[in-house]
Amino acid sequence: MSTQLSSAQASTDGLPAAVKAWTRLLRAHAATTRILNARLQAEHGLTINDYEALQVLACAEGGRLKRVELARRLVLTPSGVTRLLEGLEDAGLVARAACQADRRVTYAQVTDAGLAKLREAACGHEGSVQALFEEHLSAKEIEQLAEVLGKVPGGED
Amino acid sequence: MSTQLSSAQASTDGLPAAVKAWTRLLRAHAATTRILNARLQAEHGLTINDYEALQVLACAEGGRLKRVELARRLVLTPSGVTRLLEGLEDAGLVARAACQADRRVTYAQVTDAGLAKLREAACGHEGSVQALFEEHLSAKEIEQLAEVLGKVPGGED
DNA sequence: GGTGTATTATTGAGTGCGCAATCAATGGTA
DNA sequence: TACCATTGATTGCGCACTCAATAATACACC
Repeated sequence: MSTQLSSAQASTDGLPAAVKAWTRLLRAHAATTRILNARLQAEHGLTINDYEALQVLACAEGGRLKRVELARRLVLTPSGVTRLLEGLEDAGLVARAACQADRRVTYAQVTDAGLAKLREAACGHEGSVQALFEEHLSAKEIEQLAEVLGKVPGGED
Repeated sequence: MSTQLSSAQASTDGLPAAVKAWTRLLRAHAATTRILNARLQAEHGLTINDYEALQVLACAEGGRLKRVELARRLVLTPSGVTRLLEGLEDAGLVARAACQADRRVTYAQVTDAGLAKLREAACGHEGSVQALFEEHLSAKEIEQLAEVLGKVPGGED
């Protein structure tokens, strides 16, 4: 095999644009989460998903959400949410709240400590995000990225 | 919503564009990987990273790469690559090859079976990817997405 | 030619999450 | 009222990955 160009050579070029977009999405996600997670973890002891959960809850009516709904918004499975909230509950950042109307559901409720933690972390974290993106992209490109990604599965909310 | 707007309300609106792009990248990645991984797993018994590793190796000179280089391209840690290749080696899709010039390195070498597996999976998988993206985005948007993501960390290769 | 530093790869321990199974509660149907 | 399908949440199990530590080799330097 000289250089593989014959048979199974999946030459990076001939690929459909969608496939190129897809692999770049994969790589970009891996690279950016690694960077941002490390910073967030080091500075505030939160994972990205911890932060995202607090953020989503803080934005919700009354600072609380059914666990199923939180799963949908974070694009996690219900069991993933249970595990994620375990940590946040142990840390006192989120609390359980019952629902009288439907006793199957338990709300996830941000606590005051959770809101405080979020406020504490938000500025630095958003700054990191902004710096990371603006280091590589123009303002227009960032807008484009946000808009296009909003149309893809997971972005509709 | 007359609620929560006071203190820690992180209103989705006022957020910098970069932050919106970032959260959408997170959600889009979660949603698309879940969908595509399930399909790839069911139809060919490969994870996304299995597939990506085979693909990257198949494109490389001689169908092989230093493990460190593979890690860089897949945006994994070296230990992640060791574990990933364990599975592929057990399945006979990748083999180890020594390097005379530097006895620290062991190449990861796609086998014929690996190339066959890749060929077998490629069409269906790329079709899935294409269908998924084209279902939500125009050709132009897909191009934009690929181009912009190429400038972000992890996409430079 | 021996010493110190950098690089490659692996291993042990631990984490985060998905899948499938399970339990509890709800609501419709007869 | 009894039944059953549906929905919300959790649990056991397993996988894929990271981090930190380790071993082996390479190379520069005097």
